[in-house]
Amino acid sequence: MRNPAELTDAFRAKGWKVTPQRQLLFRLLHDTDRHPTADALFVEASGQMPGISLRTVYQTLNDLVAMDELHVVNIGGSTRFDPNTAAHQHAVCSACGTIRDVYLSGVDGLGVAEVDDFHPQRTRITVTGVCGRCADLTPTRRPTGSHHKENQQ
Amino acid sequence: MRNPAELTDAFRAKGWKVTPQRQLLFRLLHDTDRHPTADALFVEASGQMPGISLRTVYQTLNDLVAMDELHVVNIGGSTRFDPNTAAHQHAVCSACGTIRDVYLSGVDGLGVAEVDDFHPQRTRITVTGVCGRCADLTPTRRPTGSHHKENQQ
DNA sequence: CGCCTAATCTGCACGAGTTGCGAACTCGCA
DNA sequence: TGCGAGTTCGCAACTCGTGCAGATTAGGCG
Repeated sequence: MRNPAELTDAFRAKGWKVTPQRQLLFRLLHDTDRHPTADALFVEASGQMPGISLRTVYQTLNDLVAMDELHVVNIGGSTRFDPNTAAHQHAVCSACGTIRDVYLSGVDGLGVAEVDDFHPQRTRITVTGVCGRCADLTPTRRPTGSHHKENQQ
Repeated sequence: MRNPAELTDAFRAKGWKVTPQRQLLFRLLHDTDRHPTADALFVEASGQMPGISLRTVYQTLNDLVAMDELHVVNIGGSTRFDPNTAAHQHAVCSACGTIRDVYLSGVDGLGVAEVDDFHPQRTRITVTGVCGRCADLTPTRRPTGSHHKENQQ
């Protein structure tokens, strides 16, 4: 997504107001490389602005998604929001739930345009696996059980 | 997923019982190339077995997922279940919500194994776009508004 | 063939995540 | 500075999925 100043302009250009709540969320989202849930963002925002409503967080996230400044990530559980709108893919750790942005090679080689009777717009690629940290916790065996709770990132 | 007879054996082999409810769901799932939600399956099952519980549908679906006979598909909204366990990808129509199985070329060319400090297990690829039917309904313009409700498949 | 028990089914209540609504508030143009 | 459309907030409501407990049943055994 664009930086807070640009988003401010973009909102005003649409006749939308730029409130302190929105500005805070612009900043929080712009400064992260994670993929927070609405609730995680709400907790973070509450630290800087006690009294902000979870409802407002949802509202603003939905606005940003509608403006295509934010992408949604569905990997089960709550919806996650991705401020990185550049072409990239996701590596999801099945042990700890962390999502990492990755840039795979060979994406252009996919025969997406050749799908019969379909007009592709966007291709999403998610690699599920085990991140280095979780692999270290369970040497030589696949980490079936979740060693730390399913959360984070 | 395997056929109903094979699933029956697999369930018995694990000491699990094969009830009429499960057999019905085995059949419904085996005979579809769609990606039903639990509720859609419940409606379909209710037609043939009035009184079957939605709870039972969820239960059985979860069992099948645990046995890796069924894969879950998260595209927002309710969880969808995919009986096709062969390697394939999904084409999702953003207008009508239909999911179609597709077999893209070039998947092996993705640099999945090269992701730093990560042990990949499975790669999921979803192509979002507009299916032929929806494209026909909105000639020459991209179908922003949903012309028929977001549902199906 | 009927018994017995663990497995299963069902209905309901509950919990998490998300949205609808309306009253109070406020950004920002005039 | 004043006004009004746009926002925020809090709560109720809604959806999806699961926990629970009592009733039911598959299927091994005698």
